[in-house]
Amino acid sequence: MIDFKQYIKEIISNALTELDVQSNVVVEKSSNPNFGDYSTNIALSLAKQLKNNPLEIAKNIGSLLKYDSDIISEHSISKPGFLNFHISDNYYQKTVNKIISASESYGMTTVGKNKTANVEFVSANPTGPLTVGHGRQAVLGDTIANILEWHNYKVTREYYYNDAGRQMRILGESVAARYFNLIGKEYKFPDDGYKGEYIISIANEIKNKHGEKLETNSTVFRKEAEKAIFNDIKKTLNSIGVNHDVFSNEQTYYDNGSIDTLVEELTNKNLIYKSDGAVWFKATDLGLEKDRVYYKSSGEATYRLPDTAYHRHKLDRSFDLVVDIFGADHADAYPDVLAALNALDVNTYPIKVLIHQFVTVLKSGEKVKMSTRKANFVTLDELINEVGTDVVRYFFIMRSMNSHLNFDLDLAADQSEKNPVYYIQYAHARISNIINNGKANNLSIDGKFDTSLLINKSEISLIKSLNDFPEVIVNVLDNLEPQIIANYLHNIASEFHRFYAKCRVITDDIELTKSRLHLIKSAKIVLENGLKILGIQAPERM
RNA sequence: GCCCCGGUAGCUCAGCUGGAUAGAGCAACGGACUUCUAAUCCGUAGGCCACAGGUUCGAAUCCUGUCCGGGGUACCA
Repeated sequence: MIDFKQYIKEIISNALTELDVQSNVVVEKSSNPNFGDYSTNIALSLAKQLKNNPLEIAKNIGSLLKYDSDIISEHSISKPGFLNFHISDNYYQKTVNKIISASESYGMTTVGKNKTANVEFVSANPTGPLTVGHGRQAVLGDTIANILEWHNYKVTREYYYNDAGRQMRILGESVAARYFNLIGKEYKFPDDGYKGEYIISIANEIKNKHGEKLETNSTVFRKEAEKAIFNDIKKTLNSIGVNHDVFSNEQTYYDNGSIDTLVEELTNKNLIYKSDGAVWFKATDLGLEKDRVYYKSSGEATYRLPDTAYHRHKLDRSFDLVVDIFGADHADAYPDVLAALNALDVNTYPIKVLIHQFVTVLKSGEKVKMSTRKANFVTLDELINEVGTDVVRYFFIMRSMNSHLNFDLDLAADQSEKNPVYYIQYAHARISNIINNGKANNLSIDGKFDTSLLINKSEISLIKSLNDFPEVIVNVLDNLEPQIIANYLHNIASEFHRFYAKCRVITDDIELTKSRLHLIKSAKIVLENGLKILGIQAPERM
């Protein structure tokens, strides 16, 4: 099977050579089937250079084109000066064979062969249950990891959390307050403490486990809270198919001295100074807008410092690709991290930072302000219980991460039955059912079949879309925008459903039946492969 | 003030590196089940692609400015 774009580029280049013209040829898929399958604007872009009417130029190039008529059935010229190419149906039909023989590896590449990648995502501090907002990042990160794996990367899914800072201290104090409250002693609940019910249950567990003798300065509160909350987080993630390979925490980098080393080396580079009782990183010297605090006047570090040490270590682990997925609230920090590392001659080239915008949850038409501290958030668990994991995953992946996402809970529950994800899954289930019916009639899909019988418009159209899959997957690797896959699969499902309405698969015409069984089998493969990347089930029945 | 993301159909959003009549789902209206699952299909209606300039043969897409929403902005993460 050849690359049509490449092929067309070549035949045009050959024609241009005959005209003694040099130019970069761009070939793209035609948006409208009336203009063939592929088109090029070459005549338009040459108009100025050749001082000639684009239509004339297109005619000249067209008359010099030499191509294999088995591949390209015809070419045409249209309005402003486009050259259009029609791929022969016959050649397209071979795609069915190609897909079936590649099967579950159809669309895979070896781009990442012998390469390693690290994807850091979720990274919520264990101060409370995961929220709907974390859900977006969890699904996004996991899907991107899947995409990398599809291209043969060896992927590490990593979760990094801050366990040494203020947040965790307040968490400990919140639990302690609830604990002493339970045993009837005085302890002031912190002003900005965590108010969720789960804090009380943790305090209760501590009371059951440790009795009533704990001192106010005990580290048990913080540790038990972290443990309990992390258990829940992992459980939640697992329920939507997200499993991390590595959990890293900032404490490690205090303990092993790498934070001190980092500050020392930056000091040697004259990038550290003291002011107002705080320790500053001189980011302005490295071309950034503002200097940043590393150690607050309280002596506590801000999260930038351990983050930098952590990233240095991550790069030391020599991944070929390091993907960081952050929410928009973290967008400000990574330039400082990169700048500091670059200043120390660390190569930060493997790092790709993906920033996703927030999720606004709407409940009965009202915006729900999310704060773990104030405990007015909607948990990811609640959402999963409401609509199920497939819908959750699809919902979060179908939109571009650059778009602020409005998530209407009532609508999600209402629409769950007519959710687009079911539309795709239904296509798969329908196919499975037909194939099973075929088997029941002794019609297997192992034998020979005649692709040239697939001539209905809906058949050709479906095949063309199936043929795009590898290109889509490569495209997604380049720009790491998973919503493209979701949209593509929706389109495949749509093509299939239309075909289903137009053409009956199992009929008295044995040869046609065999051909169509193969066609739907190839559609099934593409749906399965695509859904697998998205981490969504491909059900046999619905 | 400055920085980042967005502003596309009533609602939620697609629209790949600028391309030829701007798309989907939901909501509305009208059709199609004695036939492989109607969780489907077909059709109708709905848009000054925030606004104003600019670049280009050609702009939702690129540039500039304005307005609106979200996030950040020297010691929260």
